[in-house]
Amino acid sequence: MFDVKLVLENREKVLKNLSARNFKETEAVDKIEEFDSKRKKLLTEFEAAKSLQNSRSKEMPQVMKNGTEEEKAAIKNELKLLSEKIKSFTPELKKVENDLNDLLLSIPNTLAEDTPIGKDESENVVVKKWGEKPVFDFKPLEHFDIAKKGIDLERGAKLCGTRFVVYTGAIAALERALMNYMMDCAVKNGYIEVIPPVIVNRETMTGSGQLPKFESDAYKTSEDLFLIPTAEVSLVNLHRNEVIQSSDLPLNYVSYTPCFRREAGSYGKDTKGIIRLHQFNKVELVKFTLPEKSDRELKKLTENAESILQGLGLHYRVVELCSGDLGFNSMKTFDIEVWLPGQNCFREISSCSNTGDFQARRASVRFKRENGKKTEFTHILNGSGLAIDRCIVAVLENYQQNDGTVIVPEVLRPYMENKEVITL
RNA sequence: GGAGAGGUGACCGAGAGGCUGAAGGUGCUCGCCUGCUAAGCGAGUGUAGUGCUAAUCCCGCUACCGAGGGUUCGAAUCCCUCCCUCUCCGCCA
Repeated sequence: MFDVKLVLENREKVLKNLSARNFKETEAVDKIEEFDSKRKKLLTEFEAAKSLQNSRSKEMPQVMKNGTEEEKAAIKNELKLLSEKIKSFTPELKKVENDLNDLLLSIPNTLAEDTPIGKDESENVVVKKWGEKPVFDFKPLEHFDIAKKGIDLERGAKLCGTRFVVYTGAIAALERALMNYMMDCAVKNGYIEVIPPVIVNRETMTGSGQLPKFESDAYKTSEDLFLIPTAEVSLVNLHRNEVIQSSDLPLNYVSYTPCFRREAGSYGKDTKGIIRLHQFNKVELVKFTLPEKSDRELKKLTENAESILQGLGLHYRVVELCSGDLGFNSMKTFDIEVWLPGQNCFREISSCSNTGDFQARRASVRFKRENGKKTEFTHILNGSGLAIDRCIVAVLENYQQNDGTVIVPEVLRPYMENKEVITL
């Protein structure tokens, strides 16, 4: 969320940022200015009237006790009129405040100073490559052909609909192994393990930035509760409306949860296999940091996510998103893309973002320095560590053998009864 | 889900229509005092908005006693709705 002052003081910069993000409704900036000055004007009048009411009200009991009949009637009448005046302000003031708030909630984050400018994903910047493409002496298959039985999309569709899956046997075991491996890595790297609710209320969804703008992307219950699209939502809101001691920062959390996404607007995209599901599992990392440390912590977070792939021996690259491809909440994002031989392309398996104080403002997550008087907003970062289902795709496609079996990466074997190979 | 009791500052806990941003205590901070420590004495100690301002320092004003409405000239105090906590019952993994 934006600070009104920031918008008004850095008008040109904000507009530049918005256009770099392909954010069209730039008139919002003018409206913010308009609503804010209207709000201040109303507020000043309202508070002046309120102040008068308060002081006159204090005199009221004295007058009622000792005053003449005339004085009594006068003060009563005066206060009655004042009260009515004050009440007449309220709806107008509320409306302006709400309108202003809605606008502020609908504008995407600013860009980091060094975020590359670009119009869409074609202008993202590859910043790192790790490992090598595996070489096959046969034509590598896609994951859904490797594990026809274990990845049961037909039954997933039967139970719920398209883009739902049932895992069975070795694939279900692989899923569990990956989850445990990732969680153990995160805990070793100093993240606190959390099991949060996967259904959350409206405030929570607003705090992390899903609402009000992206309501149609989320599954909603009849009680106005939402299924989380990522554990980021739950973790970011862990400290909503809290003031943290600076000595407790950074706070690093990791969570393994199912994630639910309606994927509205992606019909026809990735319809085969388990690349894009309405329900998938993900290990999510979230950090609360001091503002001056968040840049470094984003690097660490990204490295933590990368280390999972390194452990699995999977070839990947790191891409920095350009302004036009950046998510609503983020000021700087590194995507990790893993190599998929079956599809013959890199696919996003993690997205690590620094949201700066954007989410912290929405959720009011603040901290106090050792001897500081003022509270400040923390910086909040998030990253997948990693998307488990896509990791299954990567393991299957990279470790497939000509005989239809798949080699189990060494780091996963302790989690899979020390099996070296799975037969599907 | 049913019955009852509650939700007040960092914490404990008063207040039951105007004198309460909130007694008292604890904690914390800064002074004083004291062989050291403890005790004691004094002062301070929330957040947000807004006005003034070079200022995120002062100072003024406004709001905030779980949340949102209502009654009233005036609400922490009365009424309504919701949320949460505790006790008992029911149900259940």
